[in-house]
Amino acid sequence: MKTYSISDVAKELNLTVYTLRYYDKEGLLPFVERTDSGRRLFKENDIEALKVIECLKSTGMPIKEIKSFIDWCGDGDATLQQRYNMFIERKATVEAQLAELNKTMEVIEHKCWYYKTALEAGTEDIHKDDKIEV
Amino acid sequence: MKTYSISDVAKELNLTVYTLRYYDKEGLLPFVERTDSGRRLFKENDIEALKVIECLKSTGMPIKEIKSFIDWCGDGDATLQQRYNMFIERKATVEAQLAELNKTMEVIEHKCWYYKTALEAGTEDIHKDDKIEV
DNA sequence: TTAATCCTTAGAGTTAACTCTAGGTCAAGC
DNA sequence: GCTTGACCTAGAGTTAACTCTAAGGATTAA
Repeated sequence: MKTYSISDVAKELNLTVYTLRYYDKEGLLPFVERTDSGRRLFKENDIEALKVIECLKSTGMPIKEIKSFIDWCGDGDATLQQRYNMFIERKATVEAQLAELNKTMEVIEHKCWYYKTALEAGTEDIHKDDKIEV
Repeated sequence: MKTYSISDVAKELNLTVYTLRYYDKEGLLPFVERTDSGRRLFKENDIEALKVIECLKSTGMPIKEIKSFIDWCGDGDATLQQRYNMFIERKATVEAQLAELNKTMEVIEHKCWYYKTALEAGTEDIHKDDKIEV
């Protein structure tokens, strides 16, 4: 079975070796094995797990909570319900983030228009009577 | 013209008074006036400006960069191009964030399905041959 | 008029997530 | 066999964005 060094994995996932060691220190990578001399040996599956960790991180989940999930994974079928609940919760979080980001996009697009027209007019004064300005 | 105290504004925008004073200290609120005794006096327009600041913050823009924008606003029409460029850049950033968040959502939804079916089966083993697991 | 409540500043403390350094071990290439 | 570079740990340092404390002045309500 193919294995990867810590710097291989760092390159593959666009992380630093520091970050990977930090994750390990925080208990996110209990499944990563070691060589006899103590070097980390990543397997394909470990990289997939790290992708899930990165996915959870991108939802804004703090590392301590991700650790709970990783711990549950090690506990087997008894924790299936917790893990399911966690992903349902994450789904709601991401839905809220998408809604918020879409609202943000609307404001940004309004501002693009605001400055485009101001630029064409040579002055911001053309928006003097608008509702929103800065 | 109606004015607001710092705690009025904090309530309205779901921020703390600490945060508002911190923004002021960082130079984000040069337009906020003071009473004779030195208390901050927010106007309707200042609250609108703070909403734009919150919008920029929600795109991940650091406070120092938001300060540049606020400074440009104080410099008048000479900086219209910079401000326009900034919002075009922000738009691209948010588009990328939306794309990433949608990808994240796909993974989360897959995991919801993964654990829903595992839960129904009583064991994770039914996914033994899947491509992605943790 | 006096107590409670709000405001002020300066500056210290907190937190998360890295990021790096020091000092050492190990492995691969010449 | 020796050098170079990758790896290891422990622990210190960094950064952004707050968050709070202390000490004191102003405003409001009874």
